[in-house]
Amino acid sequence: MAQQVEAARRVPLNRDRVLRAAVALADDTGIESLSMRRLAQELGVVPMALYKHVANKEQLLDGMVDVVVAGIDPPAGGSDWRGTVRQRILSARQALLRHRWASRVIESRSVPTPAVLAYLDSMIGMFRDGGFSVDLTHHVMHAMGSRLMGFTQELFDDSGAAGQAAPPAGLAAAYPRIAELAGAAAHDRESAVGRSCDDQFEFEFALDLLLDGFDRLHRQGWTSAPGTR
Amino acid sequence: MAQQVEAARRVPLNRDRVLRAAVALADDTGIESLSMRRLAQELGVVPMALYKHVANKEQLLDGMVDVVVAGIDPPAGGSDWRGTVRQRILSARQALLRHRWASRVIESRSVPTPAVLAYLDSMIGMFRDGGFSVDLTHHVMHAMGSRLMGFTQELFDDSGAAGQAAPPAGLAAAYPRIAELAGAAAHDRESAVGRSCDDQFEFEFALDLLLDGFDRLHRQGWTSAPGTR
DNA sequence: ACCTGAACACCGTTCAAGT
DNA sequence: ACCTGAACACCGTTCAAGT
Repeated sequence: MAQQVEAARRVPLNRDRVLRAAVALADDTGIESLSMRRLAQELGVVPMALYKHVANKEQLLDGMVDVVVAGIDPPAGGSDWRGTVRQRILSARQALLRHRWASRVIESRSVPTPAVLAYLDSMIGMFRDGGFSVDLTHHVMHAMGSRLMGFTQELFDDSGAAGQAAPPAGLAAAYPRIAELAGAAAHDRESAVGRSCDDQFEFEFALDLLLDGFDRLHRQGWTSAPGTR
Repeated sequence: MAQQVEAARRVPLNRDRVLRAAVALADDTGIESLSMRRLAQELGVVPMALYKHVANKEQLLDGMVDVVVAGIDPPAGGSDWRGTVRQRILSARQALLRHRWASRVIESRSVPTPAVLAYLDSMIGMFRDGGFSVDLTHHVMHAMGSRLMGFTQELFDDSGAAGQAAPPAGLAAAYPRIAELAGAAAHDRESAVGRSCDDQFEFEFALDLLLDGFDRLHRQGWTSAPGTR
């Protein structure tokens, strides 16, 4: 480790090394403790040296987003739109899971980065190549980016110690419906240690539900019928 | 305004006034410029005075989330699950739109606040009362909280000056599919000034697609079939 | 010309000294 | 007992002084 730092000090700094170090630091210690000063220290460099390679912290975050998005697998040139889209989305999910801070940072950016635009562009292409109209593709893209509730995500992921499934008694009394769900979810899981929901399953459940909907609308020749809006 | 501050100074501080002022400040100046010190100043109070009412900034943010969630309309005791859910989700969307920082703050919280839990609990209740199994309800809740792509949201919302629709020429060349979509979206809009997408329409499009899917699964008596996973 | 230490204008929070 | 100023350990970034 100290050896690594030594080696790092010899290599001249460049934008790429700065970004990779920032991503690694955010992965290890959380995005909220990523500071220009700590990052510089990690690189064995004076804080001001970073400003040679990124204009400011905002641009550093933009660059970090691009590093993450670059980690998404390229589109597999499959035949059917559905399989291609599905595989790409699942790959993007993997990339975002590797960097838990990423989705929040992406959301905080005011303008999308080039890598994000390229990703969206290629995703649009998959639907268009599958015969989707511009109109339907447009709404489909919005649907995939929207979240109907601002929460839920990791609700039952009690990431505490060796997880026994039972929720605290107080909680069960105050929120009986949640307790019922959490209890059931914990029950029908064989290896109910640690986390009680299979997040991958939940994600694919939502994904397939939407893809089903897209497919149906596409086959019906759906239009948003501009006149009526 | 100065008058308001004067009046505020007379009234003794309490948790509720602190939270409301914090929400207003975040609404006005953005969440990233909300600091304990600025908030104290806004309230005509020394920074340390705030710590009588919130343990720290994290707890302040929790409290702010609860204020926002409290602004969601109570469930309308309608007959059908679909209408009730739909209306509640749309009301929640309105609450989150009134406070643009809210969804990001909610996402950053490590444990959900009581108000969020109560909201989720009541939402679960709507599906259960509509005859949904615990199993299906569980997955439905996850589906409503998930986002398939980490972005898209306000992509084409060029919040620049009096919006002419044409995207920058460079962008069109680099991301032709995006340009195509953006152009089409701008075209079929009568009042194409300012924003080119009707966000409310997009949201309801995604919402109805998912509700359709839920309805279908429910009617089919869908189960997650634990044995096969 | 490049690099960098000190400085500026901020943070959240602790703590001891004042009333 | 309550309140609060000063202080501590941080920030991001500017800028002038050093090489």
